[in-house]
Amino acid sequence: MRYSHKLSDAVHILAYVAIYHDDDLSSAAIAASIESNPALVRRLMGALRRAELLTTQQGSATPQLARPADRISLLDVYHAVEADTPLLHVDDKTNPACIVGGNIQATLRGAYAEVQDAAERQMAAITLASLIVDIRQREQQRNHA
Amino acid sequence: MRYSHKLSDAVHILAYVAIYHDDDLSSAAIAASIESNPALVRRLMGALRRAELLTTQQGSATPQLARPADRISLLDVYHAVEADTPLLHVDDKTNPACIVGGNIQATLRGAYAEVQDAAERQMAAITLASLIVDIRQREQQRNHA
DNA sequence: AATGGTGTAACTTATAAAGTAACATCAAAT
DNA sequence: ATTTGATGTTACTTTATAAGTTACACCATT
Repeated sequence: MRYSHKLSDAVHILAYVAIYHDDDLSSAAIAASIESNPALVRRLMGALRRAELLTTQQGSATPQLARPADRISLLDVYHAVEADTPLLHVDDKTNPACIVGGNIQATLRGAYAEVQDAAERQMAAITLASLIVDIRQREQQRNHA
Repeated sequence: MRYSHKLSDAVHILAYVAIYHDDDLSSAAIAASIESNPALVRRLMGALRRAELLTTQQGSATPQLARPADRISLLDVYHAVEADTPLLHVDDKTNPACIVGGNIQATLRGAYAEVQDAAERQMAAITLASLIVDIRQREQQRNHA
């Protein structure tokens, strides 16, 4: 498969909405910033809306963050767009007639769950607000140079 | 793409070598346990050998762990087989002529590095030895029922 | 030398992500 | 009320990566 950019693009959308709240927030405008296409943006916005991170309105391009950026975590966004795709994947096609093949799936599910939990705890500690601060700081530095 | 099972299959190989050390350790035998094919097993064993986790010999099927299982971590295996594939992927095709598109790549690289570090710390805390203990315990329970 | 496995490369297939197109639906403007 | 323009969603196509397959030189043991 290709590497998924759903999380990156979803964060991009939220940051774009937060920063450009007074400008054109159409899916086409956001797609131009992502260098992607409007349908992808609308699909991701749909997932963000269902996760209650973003409010949108059909017909008019006026999406808004559903709550302040300091109360939206990277984990919230991850759950919104990658809920059913864990970071590590168990091979579920092993031979049950073998000590290893018959048990390693459950063993790895446990181990991977610990890794996933650690990653998600870190994601929970990163807010959209902090990401936006970082984006703005980098923009300052770009304009300085 | 398809979901990568490299890490799972590499752990499978190491556990198989550790548990079945007196039996047939040919790539074909291990492939049968993974329900995969010998070439995949040999490719993964090559990566494990290059990472100095496994010793193999051409011509004879006698691979061995390069060091005790309690000194091989899940992180070691991850680095061996997925070194160049981080858990989260930045979209590197965003529009630089935009505050968000021009800076979000660097911002997300930083955030994702923190997530990766948290995940890797947890992987480092999980040893092959503990996974093998878990596999054996589950086998006991299977035989009990 | 013969046998049988490894190590590795080239090619094919499968599958998930992203791109594309189409269109009903809704909101705003006139 | 009708027109306009964007959304929400689906279906289909394209692309990229993992896994499967094949082939064969190489090595070790017999």
